[in-house]
Amino acid sequence: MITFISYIQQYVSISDEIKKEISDLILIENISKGDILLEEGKICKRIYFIEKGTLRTYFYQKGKDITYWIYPDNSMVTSWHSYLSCKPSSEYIQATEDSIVCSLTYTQWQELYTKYPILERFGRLILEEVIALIDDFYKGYYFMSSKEKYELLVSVFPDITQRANLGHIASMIGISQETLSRIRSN
Amino acid sequence: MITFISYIQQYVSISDEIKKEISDLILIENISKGDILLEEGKICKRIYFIEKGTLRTYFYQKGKDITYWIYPDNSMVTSWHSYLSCKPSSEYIQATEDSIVCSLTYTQWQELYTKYPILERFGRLILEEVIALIDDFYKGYYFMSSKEKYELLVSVFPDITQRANLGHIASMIGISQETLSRIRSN
DNA sequence: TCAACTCTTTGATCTAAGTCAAAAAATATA
DNA sequence: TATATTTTTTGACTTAGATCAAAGAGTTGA
Repeated sequence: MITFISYIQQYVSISDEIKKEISDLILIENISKGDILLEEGKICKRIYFIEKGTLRTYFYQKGKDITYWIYPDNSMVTSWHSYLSCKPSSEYIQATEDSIVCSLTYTQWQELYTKYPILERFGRLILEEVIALIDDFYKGYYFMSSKEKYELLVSVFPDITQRANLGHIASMIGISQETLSRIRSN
Repeated sequence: MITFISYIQQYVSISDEIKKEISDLILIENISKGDILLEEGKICKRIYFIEKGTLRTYFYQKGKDITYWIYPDNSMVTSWHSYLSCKPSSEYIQATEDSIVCSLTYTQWQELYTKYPILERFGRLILEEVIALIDDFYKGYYFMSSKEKYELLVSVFPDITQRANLGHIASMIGISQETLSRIRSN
């Protein structure tokens, strides 16, 4: 299990003073499978680091539960639009396994960025990584068959099948669960 | 027309020293409609700010020209995955109108970030904006009809129809140009 | 260990949107 | 102004994948 402090150190090297300050501010939560960290309509004030477990973001569209993305341990999760704009979220964040998550608020981060420019660099690097991943993943996505989309997902996220159920995976790549079931049994 | 310096100042306030340094480093190019700024297979070393005109990113998939996104003036463009990882790009960047673009290289930005933390903040803010936009735009995209996708695009990019042709717009939202033509004439 | 759920598979049918092809309109070129 | 080239529209046909429905597996908990 990687702690949030050591995760930061994979990107930038930070002083003991910074480590202490982050440790003092950080909120560590043990949550159970099914627990909701963020509800639709609420402002997402926090960005979460998953030390253990899995989270998913999802929303309701035309009455259906649609998984937006699934996040394994050792990754950061928030409702980006809500977190960055301080507007109500249109999505939920839920634990899909018993999990341990660490978080800081948007406000705390702004203060840390100003006080320690090295953390601003960490922030930039994390965002760069997210964008590079999105940019790469979705290239040509529209014109792939359902099978190609599924194979792409499995290639970037090999243990997805152990961590999420059929319905979640299907909606995450934009296909019906019946189609995904047929792809698997091909 | 907004210059790149004044664009930066919309996000952070910068000293005359920084302005001078950026002005000295910046490459300003006048390019014609159809000109290619980046080719597939080349490493994208620059990030472009469009002072005037329009650029599009595109790639070939199964022999077809697919527009990834279209960028109007006053926005920043790069092939994110290639630029950030220094790996060959899988896409092209092309001017779709006569344009004026300013750019700095990845290496120049790294030096500027280290020398002036305020620019690192600018970098972070730009990336946050990109992510918030992507996050908001694509929510529920998979389960929209072609008409809904087109209406969403027009709502965030009202003058798209004046700046790009039918085929570019259709592939940008993942539909065939015949379908888009039918939507318009509904 | 047997109900009561929940999740996954399978089959039959339907439909939105893709493909192919050709005409029409718009734009550029000479 | 006629001609070539590109872009858009329209029509006929096809198809991948959605939807609906029901059966089968797998889990959970009293």
